[in-house]
Amino acid sequence: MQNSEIIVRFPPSPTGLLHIGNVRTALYNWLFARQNQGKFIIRIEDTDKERSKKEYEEDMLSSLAWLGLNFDNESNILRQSERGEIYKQKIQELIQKGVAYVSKETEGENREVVRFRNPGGKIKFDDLIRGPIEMEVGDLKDFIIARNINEPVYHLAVVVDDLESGVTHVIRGEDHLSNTPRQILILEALGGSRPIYAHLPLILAEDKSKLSKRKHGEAVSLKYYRDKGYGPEAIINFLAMIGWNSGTDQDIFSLEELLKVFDISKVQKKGGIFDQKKLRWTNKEHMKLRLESTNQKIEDKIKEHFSQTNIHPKLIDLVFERIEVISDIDDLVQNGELGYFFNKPDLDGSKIAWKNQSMEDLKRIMNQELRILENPLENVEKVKEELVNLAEKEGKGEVLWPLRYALSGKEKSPDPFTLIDILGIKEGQKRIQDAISKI
RNA sequence: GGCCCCAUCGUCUAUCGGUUAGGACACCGCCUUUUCAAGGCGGGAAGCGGAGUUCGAUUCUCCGUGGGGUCACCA
Repeated sequence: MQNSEIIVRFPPSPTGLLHIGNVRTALYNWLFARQNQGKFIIRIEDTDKERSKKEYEEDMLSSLAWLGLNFDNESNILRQSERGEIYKQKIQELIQKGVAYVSKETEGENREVVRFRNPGGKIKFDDLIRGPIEMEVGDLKDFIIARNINEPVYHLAVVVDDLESGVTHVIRGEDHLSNTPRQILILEALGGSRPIYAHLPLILAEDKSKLSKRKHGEAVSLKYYRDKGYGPEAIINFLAMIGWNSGTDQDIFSLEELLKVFDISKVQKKGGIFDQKKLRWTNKEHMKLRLESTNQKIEDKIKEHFSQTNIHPKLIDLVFERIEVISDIDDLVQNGELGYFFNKPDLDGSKIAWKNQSMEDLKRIMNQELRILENPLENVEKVKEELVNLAEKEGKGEVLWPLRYALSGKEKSPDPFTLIDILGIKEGQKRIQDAISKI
């Protein structure tokens, strides 16, 4: 065995926010590199001057950091826009060798592009995931490798960079499969030897087509999920499981665990649909694993909506139970499912009574409840005990529904004891009195 | 349309020729419960079709069908 270091790369193009599919590509590359004590390098493919933007590059870099996918060329991030001289040299080299030529374009503007002389025939290569692949190269014609002598096109730049970085494994999306033959052609013309290719199945939208911003909107960028409060561990876990599995029944993995069990040869060939529900579930599972930080996030989120200095821990527990993603709290607030903890609810007098409960009965019971709350001990446990006693005597629905409604003003809410606990006995009294006045 | 890739529950998947085809998400039901949520228990749900190979095919081969990707001076 030769002692050659494994080098993989992640080459995003900063023409948009980091795509969720590219996150998985980065993850698989990262896992593969780390498993083999190899290098994971990043390269910014910004040869398209019009569409490339610095802010997107920053999004790429900060996203990788957020995900915990560290790369090894921190101090030496390749930007294709800064490598014009090298490409120019290589273009000239190819022209000198006679494998490429300057071509005067007759259509449109009178410009000179550089074309690669197509040798025809077939290109064969072994894909780590797909096995042997054979493609006819002739119908590519003499494809363009540079817009002009100074401006390379994607294929040329990729090959030159991969060669220079000593990339040993090209792990990328299946959409690049058909690019491979021409890249091999350029590569070999430049005297380089082929890396090992691994083409990952695509991540699909629900309509089974490639996830694209144009077609599927904002929900294709990592930022969208990050902004909603999904955790990096959950996103990584979920993405890892599209197109790969450990062969066991385990569904929840940390990055460290993935590092142990990931196996690129077990990656599927079939594209996988991005199932948001499964992502939500995965996120909740990871929230459970990191209770402390989750609780902190819940608290912060509640404070965004309600300017409170103290949030009762039981309220945090209760919210935790009801959400799978932090942004679900926004929906809870939107639906008025939290507001009554901070503001007196508007009671509808007709909704206080339980089923066929008579008004007299209701009034009598609520007055008893009020008396219990007025218990001089003001001990929540004691209050609960007496309310339970009352409920057993008078009927659970008859006692607990009006109480709960009085406290929350909602037909659906947590149980009244939890409510009293969070609201406090004093506030409970006020709300019961309020309810009685509306009967 | 050319070239290429792919094909097990709705979704992600296990199965390395012999299984009651397993798990998870989702869904449905029941229990618990004043309601909601959570939780517990349970249920329905799959090998695209046709030829082969074989004692035996979900599994191997071929054809068909279906889906997808790609055909830029974008990456």
